[in-house]
Amino acid sequence: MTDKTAQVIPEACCTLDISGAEQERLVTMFKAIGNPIRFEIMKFLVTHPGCITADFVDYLPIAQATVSQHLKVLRQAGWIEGTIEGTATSYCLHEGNIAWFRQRVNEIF
Amino acid sequence: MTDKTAQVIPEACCTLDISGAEQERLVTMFKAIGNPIRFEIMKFLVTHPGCITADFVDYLPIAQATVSQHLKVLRQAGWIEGTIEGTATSYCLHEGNIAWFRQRVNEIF
DNA sequence: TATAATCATCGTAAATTTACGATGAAAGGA
DNA sequence: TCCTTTCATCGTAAATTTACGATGATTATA
Repeated sequence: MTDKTAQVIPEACCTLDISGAEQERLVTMFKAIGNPIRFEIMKFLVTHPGCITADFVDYLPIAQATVSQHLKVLRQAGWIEGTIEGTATSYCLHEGNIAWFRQRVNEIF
Repeated sequence: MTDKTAQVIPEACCTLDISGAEQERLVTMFKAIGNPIRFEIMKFLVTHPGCITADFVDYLPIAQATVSQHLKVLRQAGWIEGTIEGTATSYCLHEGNIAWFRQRVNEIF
């Protein structure tokens, strides 16, 4: 009689070198960019480096408070960096983190 | 007197070749994988190709109904494919879509 | 045919995300 | 100094996501 409780999971064909805090960081980046508005912000920033919050507000169909909230999510996920310039905040891509992200995606998939 | 309403958005430094349905598809893929459980499912599938729903249920700390729901999200986003085999459903990565995803990420960022 | 195994879907509760107006802080200009 | 611009944060309402048990469909097995 075969033991029905003995699971036979297909054996691992390889290992995957990501876990813990690094994995969390990657998932956070995926989640942050997995929103239509935030993806649009990233697109705009790629083509308009150095623009300020007000530029996004003019460009996007949502309120200033909401834009600010989305920028915060992208900042905390490590996609972008903000620099205070007078009363404005100028944004640019966080090239280091983005390079890391690209590298991880290419490694894993 | 300068016109305060004339916005001076930093000029576009380049163009970005993604929009419309293709962009939606990409954002959907980002969103799907931007969840800790679903990322874990993808990791497990990379190292255990061809495993079935029950394998994920054994591996993950969540109920079968929830696993099934997450698998559906990944399927609809195009990350994975399911094949019915008897009473089981065997899953594997959707290599074509993943290759497309990787290519787009490398192009855009 | 009856029973067991596997899985998707339904309905729903709880948690999280998204969006907004209001507010106040900080810096520049009149 | 007073006013304006710019922006982040707070509180909150609405929408969406996540998780679960229950159920039923399908296939294999005794």
